[in-house]
Amino acid sequence: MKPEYKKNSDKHRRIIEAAVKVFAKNGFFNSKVSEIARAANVADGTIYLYFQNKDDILICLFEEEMAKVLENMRHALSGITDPPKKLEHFALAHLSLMEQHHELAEIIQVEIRQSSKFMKEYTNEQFHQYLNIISEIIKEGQAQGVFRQDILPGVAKRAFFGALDEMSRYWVLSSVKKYSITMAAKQISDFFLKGMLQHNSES
Amino acid sequence: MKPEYKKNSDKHRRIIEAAVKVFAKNGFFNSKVSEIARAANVADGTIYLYFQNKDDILICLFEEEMAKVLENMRHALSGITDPPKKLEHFALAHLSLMEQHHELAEIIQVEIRQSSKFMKEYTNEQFHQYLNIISEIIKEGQAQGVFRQDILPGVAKRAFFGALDEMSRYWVLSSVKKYSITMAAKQISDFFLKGMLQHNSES
Amino acid sequence: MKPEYKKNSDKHRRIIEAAVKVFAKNGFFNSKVSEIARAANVADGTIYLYFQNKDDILICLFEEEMAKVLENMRHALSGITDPPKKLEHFALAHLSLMEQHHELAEIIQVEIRQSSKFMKEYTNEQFHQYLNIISEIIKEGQAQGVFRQDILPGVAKRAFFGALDEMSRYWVLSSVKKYSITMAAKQISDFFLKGMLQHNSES
Amino acid sequence: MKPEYKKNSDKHRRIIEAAVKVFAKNGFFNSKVSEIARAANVADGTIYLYFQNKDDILICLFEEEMAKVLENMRHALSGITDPPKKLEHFALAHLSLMEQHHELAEIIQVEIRQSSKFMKEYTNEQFHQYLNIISEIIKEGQAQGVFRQDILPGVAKRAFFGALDEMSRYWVLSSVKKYSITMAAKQISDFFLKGMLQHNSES
DNA sequence: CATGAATGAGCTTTCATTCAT
DNA sequence: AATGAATGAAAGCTCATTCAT
Repeated sequence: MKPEYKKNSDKHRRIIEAAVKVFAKNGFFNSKVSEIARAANVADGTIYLYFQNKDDILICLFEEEMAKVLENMRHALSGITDPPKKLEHFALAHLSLMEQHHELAEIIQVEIRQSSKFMKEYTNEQFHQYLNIISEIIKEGQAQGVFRQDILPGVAKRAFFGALDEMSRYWVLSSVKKYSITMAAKQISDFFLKGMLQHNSES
Repeated sequence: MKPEYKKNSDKHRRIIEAAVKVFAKNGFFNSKVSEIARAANVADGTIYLYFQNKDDILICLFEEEMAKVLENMRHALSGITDPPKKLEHFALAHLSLMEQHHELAEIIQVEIRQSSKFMKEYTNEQFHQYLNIISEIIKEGQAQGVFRQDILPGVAKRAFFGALDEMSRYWVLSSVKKYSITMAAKQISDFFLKGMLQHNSES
Repeated sequence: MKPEYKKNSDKHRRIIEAAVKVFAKNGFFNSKVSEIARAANVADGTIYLYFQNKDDILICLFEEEMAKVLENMRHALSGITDPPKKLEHFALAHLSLMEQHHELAEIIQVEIRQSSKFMKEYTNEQFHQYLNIISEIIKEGQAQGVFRQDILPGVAKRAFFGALDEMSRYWVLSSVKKYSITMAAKQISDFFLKGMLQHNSES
Repeated sequence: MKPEYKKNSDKHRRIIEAAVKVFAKNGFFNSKVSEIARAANVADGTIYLYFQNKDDILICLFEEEMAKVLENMRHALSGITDPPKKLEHFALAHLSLMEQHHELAEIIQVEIRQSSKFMKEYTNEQFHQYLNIISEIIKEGQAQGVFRQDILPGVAKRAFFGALDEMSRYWVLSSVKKYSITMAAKQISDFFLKGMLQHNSES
């Protein structure tokens, strides 16, 4: 069994951070392990003291970064009790995060969903939990009677996440921001809360 | 200049179809040209009579298949005039298509957005037009006064497509279908039309 | 009535002529058979009706062109009886020919001597005869008593040819002609006739 | 930027030496990198730690070996002051070297002048210097009044080198030595010094 | 723990040659 | 005779991974 070394080691951290940059720039398959090593200021062989192989770098990267994203989101929503407000805040927090950490965003957008290795064989627990924050909000709202009972939380969570995700992909890939983060977040949460039909907007 | 041969050649078709299967199974980077050749029942070298290189196979594949998807969608919506109905039909048609052509769906989901080659450098005209079908519906609805005027069609088209896309990714990757296509399509278009709030039409 | 022009000799010649151009431009190994075919305005497959393979094109090219060179040289020397004058004329004729047919010159310079295929296994009869024109002149001169008896014609023919050959290589490769053909020919034949020492012609 | 490693590394040397053998045997284009690797007792990939590509092997080989040849020749002529004697010694030293290092000779004969890569695009500094040893001798002789003033050193250097080169090609390619090195060297330098005319040999 | 030179399997692509038309 | 689409072997080069130091 591999010694596994200390995850909190300086080198481990540096390699992950280097990998985020390198994968975001070139994509997973076009990135060379030696390039990550150089960016992390370690020897090629050192990578293999901390990670099993190249795939493992991506998996660890994803899990560790997603854990942060998850924690970040939970913290961002912690003070809010109203489910619709929560949803609105989720949208804002998600898009803000994707904007701030655009390299990570690009990897999540592009690399993670890329290979059957990572989305089929590899069960994506962190991502699952992230999506479930949304469905929990919806269930909560249904319990409180503010959301319609016929909504399937399992469908809604994906639809809502997908809407945000596609919007941030647009930002990640186009680099020109036609719409502000706050406006986009407001629009998207509005779609899901009030819909787009005219009479819905009457107050 | 490469002779380009006849695009309607039997071989061109066979190679594209083989590539759809092979790319869907292994992903672009894990697919070998020789594997596509074998699947297409042609020699390795024959591939290069019809395509410039491996990348070119993916680009052609995407353009040709997207053209079909686009045409298919336009045809599916041709009889419908009511914008909300159109949106509902778009959802259904999109999810149905993704289900029927799950290999193509997987490639669109996973490969196309994967590489800088295909989403950054390569301007994705067909995909753009596909998204614009949605924004056109919304603009039409706004003109008719059925959709709220404050909706940004450029945001809404992405949000709506993203919602559908994430849903179909779930199907593509999980293979277990918890929800029916029709139900999911209905739910998603409902979110966007009526929102999720309980008493939307009430003030 | 059929045109009845010699089809095969026409094509054969066109292919040889095309090959001269193509080999001179790219070198033998960097030349593609299809490029020769295109230059000769025939189909790829047609080449193989007239030549066994790519090597055979070079061999035939060399033999046919060398036959012409040989004939040309014999004709150029036909009117001259004085061996020293013959040598001088050989130099001039050789360099003139190389200048006029620089593509052929380049092939002789560069390709022919290039592969063991062509200079080891392949006995180069035409080239041999060409060299022997020189040794015959020398023997003739020795018989007439104008050339020193201690000269080995077998060494002298190579030395003389090599001197001319290196000079024409310089022209073939540099394209800037610092010295005129006639001056170079005069100098080189002078070296071999009178030597370079100061008072050679004094007795 | 490639690390370039230490040129004095054992491997660099071994690869060059292996390449000399392999290129001499098969010619550059018919030699496989893997064959060189095998001959050098290194892995295929190791070649690319020391050389950029196959072409680079030939270029480095030529530069390093020519540097040695150059040094060798300068050393051989160092003790001699009389220009005619120098020329005679040049001939002897050149032919001796070509005989001793016949594999290198074969490459210089055959490969170097073969490709536009090496004689057109690639300026051949070492070779130039080698030729200029000859022209320097001639200029020296002219300054001392022992060589005729009308001799163009730029023509003479090529003529003299060409004469020697053609002679050594004969040896390299034929493997049967009809004439001894010393006799050939003496003959060739005699041609250039005293010429071939009868009265020239009178002293 | 760290290194980085060495490895070699494996890939894309080319192109001389063939053969059905 | 002529064609040129198809073939498939072959080779240069890359790069994840290892292991002696």
